Amino acid sequence: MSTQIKTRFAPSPTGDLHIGGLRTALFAYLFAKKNQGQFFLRVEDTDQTRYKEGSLNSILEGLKWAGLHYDGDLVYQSKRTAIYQKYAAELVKAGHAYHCFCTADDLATMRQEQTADGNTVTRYDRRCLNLTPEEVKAKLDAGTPHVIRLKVPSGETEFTDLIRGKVKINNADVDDQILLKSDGFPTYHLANVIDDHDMGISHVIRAEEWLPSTPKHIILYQMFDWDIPEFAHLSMVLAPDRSKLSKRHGATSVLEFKNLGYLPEAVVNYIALLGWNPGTEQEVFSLSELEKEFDLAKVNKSGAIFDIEKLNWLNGHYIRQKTIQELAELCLPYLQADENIKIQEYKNNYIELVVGLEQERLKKLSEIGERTKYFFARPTVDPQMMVWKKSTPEETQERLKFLLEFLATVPEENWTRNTLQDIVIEEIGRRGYGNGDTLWPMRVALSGEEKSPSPFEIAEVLGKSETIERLKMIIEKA
RNA sequence: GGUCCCUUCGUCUAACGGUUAGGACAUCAGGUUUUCAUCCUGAAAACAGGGGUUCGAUUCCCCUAGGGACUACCA
Repeated sequence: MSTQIKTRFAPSPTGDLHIGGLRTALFAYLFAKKNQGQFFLRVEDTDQTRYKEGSLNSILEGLKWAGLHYDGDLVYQSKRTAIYQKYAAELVKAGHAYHCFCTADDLATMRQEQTADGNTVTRYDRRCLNLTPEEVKAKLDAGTPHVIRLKVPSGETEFTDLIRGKVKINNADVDDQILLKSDGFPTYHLANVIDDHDMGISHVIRAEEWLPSTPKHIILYQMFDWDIPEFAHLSMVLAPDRSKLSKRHGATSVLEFKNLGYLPEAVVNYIALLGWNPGTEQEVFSLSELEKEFDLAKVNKSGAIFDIEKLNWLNGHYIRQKTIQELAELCLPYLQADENIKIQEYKNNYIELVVGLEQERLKKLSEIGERTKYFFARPTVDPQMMVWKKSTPEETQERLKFLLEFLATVPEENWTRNTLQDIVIEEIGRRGYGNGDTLWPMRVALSGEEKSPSPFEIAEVLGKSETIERLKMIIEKA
């Protein structure tokens, strides 16, 4: 019998979709796709107090942006409370769980007493397990606030994690976990097991933080007499100092990366490589290639540091793969957002030419405005900067005058980067000038920048009249 | 503190007991070039430490050290 592979991503709506969360989702998604399975999305919103407005939207948008489409309908745990309560009652009836009437204060003093003698292990002492059925009934009838706790059996729990191998935990180290809170909502542990079972999840792929509580889940599966899914616990994504990746290390939210001008291809490719190794020397993978190549067995056990440099490299790579039209479209929002650029005054065709000049330089789309501003407004040019390192101000003036005169004679039909380059360099040679002492000033005069595309590329995009005009202004000013 | 997990260049990683320990990013040096970038070539850079097992350990076992997760009526 072969069962279909089903995985899920189960975030709680308590904040933006984090880069680590996206990686968890990606691996669950890839594993499903690789095995012709299904990938589901479930919202773990059982804690109303931690709900954060907008976070669900961030999660959905982030996944969509990355191209991780989920199958079926979105499952909300908050809409399934009655189901959890039913199952919890079943467990109580079967003697696998029990009512606990301890208050937060009770638990606090209990823990205090437990640690008073230097012992540092706190565990629920099962005092409510000693209540007689009559006492329990009386308290329930009186409406005493209560929770339902898992009665962890003795023995040990062993399972084989698909990434880490055999993990064995002594049940004595497992606390009698609260399954149903006094507000009637389930805790993660109960809801998670019930939902994974109901959804037919075959492989639970989740973050490392769940590894220690997996025995609780396995115990629950056993108590319900349900098939136990496979587990795979992913290591964490770390900051450069090996601490938990957080705000102070820069962008962490997926949509933040989007806004910074990272392409989804690059982010997906990069985080796939964080912990997973393809087994070949290939580094660049599209999502569909990943869907074919992904292998859980080749996921690393140790935490991986998030290295923005390699992401930048991949992002630059993917930017260079785009057609000019695609890139211009991607850059447009950044140009529109730039208050110094009145982008609506320019034609698409011009924007494409401008963007095209930066294609091989761009690491992030967000750099486009700063890099191309001189195409949208005449630059202020530092006369010092115009002087080539092996040249002089006088020579520079002379070269600029030459360029002005010479370029004015170039017919419009020859005004292309290649032709301009050919004829200008030829003329430079004929006159015994140097390329550097002529072309450097030309480039700086047109761009105002120390670094930029070549003067011929700039001249072509600017057009003949604007090029001539800029040169003229520079010369007159000197 | 307890339980569990982890440990190869700065970073991500390869190596199914025998390799000059490989690749990529970053770094550095060259080449191309008017600058930057792209591209090409090259260099430097790692088996956490200690015990075993073995003819032989990066690889298997144990210990130590270091890092991490968990230890909530949060997920």
